[in-house]
Amino acid sequence: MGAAKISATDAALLGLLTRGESSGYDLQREAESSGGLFWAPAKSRIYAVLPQLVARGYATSREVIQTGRPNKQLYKISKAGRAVLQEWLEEPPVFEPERAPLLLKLYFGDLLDPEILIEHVRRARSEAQALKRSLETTPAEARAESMHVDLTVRHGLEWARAMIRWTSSAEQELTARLTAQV
Amino acid sequence: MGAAKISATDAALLGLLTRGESSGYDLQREAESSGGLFWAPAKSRIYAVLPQLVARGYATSREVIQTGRPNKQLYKISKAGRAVLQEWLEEPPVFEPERAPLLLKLYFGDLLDPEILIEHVRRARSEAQALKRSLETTPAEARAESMHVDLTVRHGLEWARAMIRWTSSAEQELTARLTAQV
DNA sequence: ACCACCATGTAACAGGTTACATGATTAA
DNA sequence: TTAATCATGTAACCTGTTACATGGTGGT
Repeated sequence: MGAAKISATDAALLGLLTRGESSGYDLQREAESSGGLFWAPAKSRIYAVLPQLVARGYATSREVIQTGRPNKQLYKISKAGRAVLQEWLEEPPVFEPERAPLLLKLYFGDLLDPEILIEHVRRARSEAQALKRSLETTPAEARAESMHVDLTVRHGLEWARAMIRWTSSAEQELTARLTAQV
Repeated sequence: MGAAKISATDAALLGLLTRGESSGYDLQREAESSGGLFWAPAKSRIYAVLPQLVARGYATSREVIQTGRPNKQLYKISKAGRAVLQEWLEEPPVFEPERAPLLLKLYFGDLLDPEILIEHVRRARSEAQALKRSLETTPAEARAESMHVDLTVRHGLEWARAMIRWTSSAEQELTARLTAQV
């Protein structure tokens, strides 16, 4: 007992299901609405996983017949589902440093036209700034409501700020070298 | 022309191959030695990808017969390989915010014993600190040698610092709420 | 006697993506 | 009339992991 393993996606779905019966459609919207901040699977994946959860006994489903719109499957977490989710939550999370394509491009920067590299870095900065802005302007209510949500938002902010700092200094250095060489 | 696509792993291998003919074994060691900082595939993946690169015309291979140790395949990047790598490097990298399991566990924090959650956060901080230390103490020569390597190292540092800041404040808040409720 | 290094690979599995297919209802 | 919302799924593909298999050489 206790050896049952679930994936992060399984856990995310089960986690959302603790808040009530939902359809795959609902779950996908919830995932997106959180800005896909820490979880964002393709919808086909959601529709693939849900029946698996049922097959493994972690959820039950019932069909709701609707008129005027497509029928839907509603999923409900089971006791076994809660138990296995609990186990997953208690497992120490794996820590690993970022592995972004930008870093790879930078690492092989000697092979690349410096101006293009600078473009890449600039773009990353502007995207980080956009993320920061969107996190800053999002619902103060939602953040006040739950400390946990607030902490995840602040993680995003901290990360965005770090990216902004780093991209700024990287851009400076790259342009400095560029103009020095001309 | 120009529509050929390669993956990040393909690009990483081709990138290393621009530095000279290497075996899969060599390439794996190089990947590991960079601390797996921005790229770290399983060795089975490397051995799977290399023949694919040859099949697609991006590299050539020759067998080196050795006595006293296993024979090896040496791979060499081709002109087509250089071209396709170039294209990949020039493509603007996809930007996406971190998607770490820790965030998911935090987000569903209401379902979890607060003390376990604090343990998770603490562990993340100590791992970030370890990363920071290892980046700070690693080769000053290697960093001086290449600005690009230096920039990737500094990215790691910036990221580690952000994680440390965030985990520290998260831990404080979580413990504060914990003691307040007792 | 044992372990690390050299060197390549196979097999089984897990987890994920994009594109395609369907089709009624409702708001702009 | 055009697009978004509701709602589910299949097919083809890609990327990646862990565990297993083999076997000589050289150092402690």
